[in-house]
Amino acid sequence: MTSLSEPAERLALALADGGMQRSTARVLAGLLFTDQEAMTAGDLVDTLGISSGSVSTALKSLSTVGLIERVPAPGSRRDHFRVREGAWATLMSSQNTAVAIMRDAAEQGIATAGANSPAARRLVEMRDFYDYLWKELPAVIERWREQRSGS
Amino acid sequence: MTSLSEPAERLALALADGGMQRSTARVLAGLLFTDQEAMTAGDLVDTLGISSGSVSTALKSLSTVGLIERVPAPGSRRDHFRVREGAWATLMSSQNTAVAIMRDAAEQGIATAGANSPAARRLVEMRDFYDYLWKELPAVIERWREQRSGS
DNA sequence: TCGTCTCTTCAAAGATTTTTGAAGAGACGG
DNA sequence: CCGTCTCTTCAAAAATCTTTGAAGAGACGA
Repeated sequence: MTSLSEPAERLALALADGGMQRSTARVLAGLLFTDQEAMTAGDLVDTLGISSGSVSTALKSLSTVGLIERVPAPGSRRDHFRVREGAWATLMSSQNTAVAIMRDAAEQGIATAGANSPAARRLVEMRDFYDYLWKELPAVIERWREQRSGS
Repeated sequence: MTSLSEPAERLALALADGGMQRSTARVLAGLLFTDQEAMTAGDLVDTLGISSGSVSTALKSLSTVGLIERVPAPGSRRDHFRVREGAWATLMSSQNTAVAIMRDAAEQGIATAGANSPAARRLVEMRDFYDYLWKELPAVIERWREQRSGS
């Protein structure tokens, strides 16, 4: 049983702070920092020292959000996984949902608050900000993708 | 004891999903959606139905990160609080710290990984992405501030 | 200075989330 | 089809995080 490097554990902590489950974050960090091309669930159990159940749950959730992918492994019964290209842009994009929720909450508050009330003033500022982000963030990521493929 | 509106509670949930403590999120939502100019700790206890201890902790942490401010209230012993102008931009900016942590974790991983190893390739992509965000996000917020003051 | 009102702190209780481990489903080669 | 190996699921246990409530510190007016 090997174990995760210091920077890998630190990354996992940061991801967990951002709301990702701890085991899920450690699995992602494990897949990122390994020197193998891909890892199996068993590899991860050994590396991380967690149960196979946790690894299974983590792999499923990372696959669902598109951060990792199952990789063909001819001649092996076990599934091999690796971090997908562009995973970080994907992770960032998923934040857009949060932005939309904020904007919509503000929008609905405005509908309820009396015009010119203090609440309305605050909520309009909030709505405008998140509406701005809602338009800008995808553009930021798009520029990244262009820059990356262009160079 | 009044209670928080539906959109306010939804907003609190969204903030909690993003990592903010639940009571803290509800306090912020309360301050945002109230029709008063400012609220006291007692107001919040009544509105939210939580203990004074929780309110105190929440107010302190929101003040620390710059989302709310204490407001002068002549003739009252109680402290009055309100959401600060530009709070949302502040909240967004604090995400920059998370971006830096990600970039640095990648950087350190690169230093450890063998050149041309699979790990190094993945980590360089990650480092470049977060380095890009590290530069771009402050610019996005700056453009918002300009646009807002300019109109 | 005293009395009162408000705010803060923190240990214990409570709630929630996460992990485990074992049972069983699934898949594949023989 | 059978046996084996792997993966998934889920209830119970463990760990963690949050809230409470009460004690006490602080501040202010009289």
